[in-house]
Amino acid sequence: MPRKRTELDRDEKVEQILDYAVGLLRNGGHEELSVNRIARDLGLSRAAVYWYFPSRDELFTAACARLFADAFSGPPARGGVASRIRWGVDRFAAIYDVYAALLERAPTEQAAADLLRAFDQSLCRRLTDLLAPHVAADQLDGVVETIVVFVEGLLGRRLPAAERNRRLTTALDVLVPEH
Amino acid sequence: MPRKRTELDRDEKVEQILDYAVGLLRNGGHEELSVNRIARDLGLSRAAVYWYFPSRDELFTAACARLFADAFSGPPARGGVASRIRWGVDRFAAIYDVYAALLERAPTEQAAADLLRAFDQSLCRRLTDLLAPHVAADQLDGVVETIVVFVEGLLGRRLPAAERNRRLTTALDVLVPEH
DNA sequence: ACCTGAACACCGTTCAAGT
DNA sequence: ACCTGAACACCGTTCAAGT
Repeated sequence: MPRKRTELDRDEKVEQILDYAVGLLRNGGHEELSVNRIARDLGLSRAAVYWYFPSRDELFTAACARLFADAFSGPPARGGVASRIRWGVDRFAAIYDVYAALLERAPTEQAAADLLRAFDQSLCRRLTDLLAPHVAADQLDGVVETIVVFVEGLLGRRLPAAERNRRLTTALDVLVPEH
Repeated sequence: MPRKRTELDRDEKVEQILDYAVGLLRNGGHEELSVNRIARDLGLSRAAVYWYFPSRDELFTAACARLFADAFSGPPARGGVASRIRWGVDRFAAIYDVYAALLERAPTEQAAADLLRAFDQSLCRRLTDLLAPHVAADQLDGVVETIVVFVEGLLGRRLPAAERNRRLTTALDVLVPEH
């Protein structure tokens, strides 16, 4: 089947570009993800990349989806509520710079907005399950929403992990008094 | 006094460049602040700008200082605690994109970090004065810190003003119960 | 269908040379 | 002291031309 064969080749090439893009994202963030750089390192002409991705922004968004999916994989932390939340925050911190770059693009790029929405919902769901036994039912949604937004603000500061955890603890003491 | 005259001329030129840079920042944010653009529009060669500012980043930080100082000028809002906080958040929202760009540079640029620190302290001081009558003294610092960080997270979402205010209200209900 | 080479319109920064 | 012109090393994107 020659048609199938071609599609497979194409998928492999897309895969190769995407994988390399994720690597660049992990190292140097959004700035380092350059079409020229990918083409050079992969032995293509710059224009060839545009055969597989219509723009740098769409390639960036696709690479973000991969990165985010990987970020929260692995076994979640054990222990109390606070230490489980800290685990999630640490994972989030590792990808925050890329997340912030995506936030910046979301107003003008639908795919970016969709990915962020899905990511946010996934965070809220996990946190809701975690906090349900410790927060009054009529306050649960508000507390979850507030914590997630607070954590994003906290990560924006790019503080050292110790100071970040101090502030997180302070906030959790106020928001979830009996945990 | 020829020496004085020269310094004045220099200050005027610095002023002119800075003013124009702030204008670019107000319109298109960090992306639009380009050395080439400034040189072209002001009738200079690109290299001439570097006689007054050592790099694009330092020019950006200097322009940010101007922008932030202007942002919270004017009479503060009247009314209850919630509506005064909303006023501040709306002002903050107007400069948030620039603020986020500065946050990104703070880890590698001292001047940016200093400006952000001063800005943050000013916000915390104002909010502390506002909340002192409504929050227990031993919780005041924690609540103020949490609200400021929450607001930064909220602005990062770049939501429409109505949705932003909804979420702010939800958070304030949790954080400042009897306001 | 897939890819190249060249072009276009941009960047920030440096530096020898001019006044 | 102040400024220019040219150069360097980058960007993202488009497109006619090749296979």
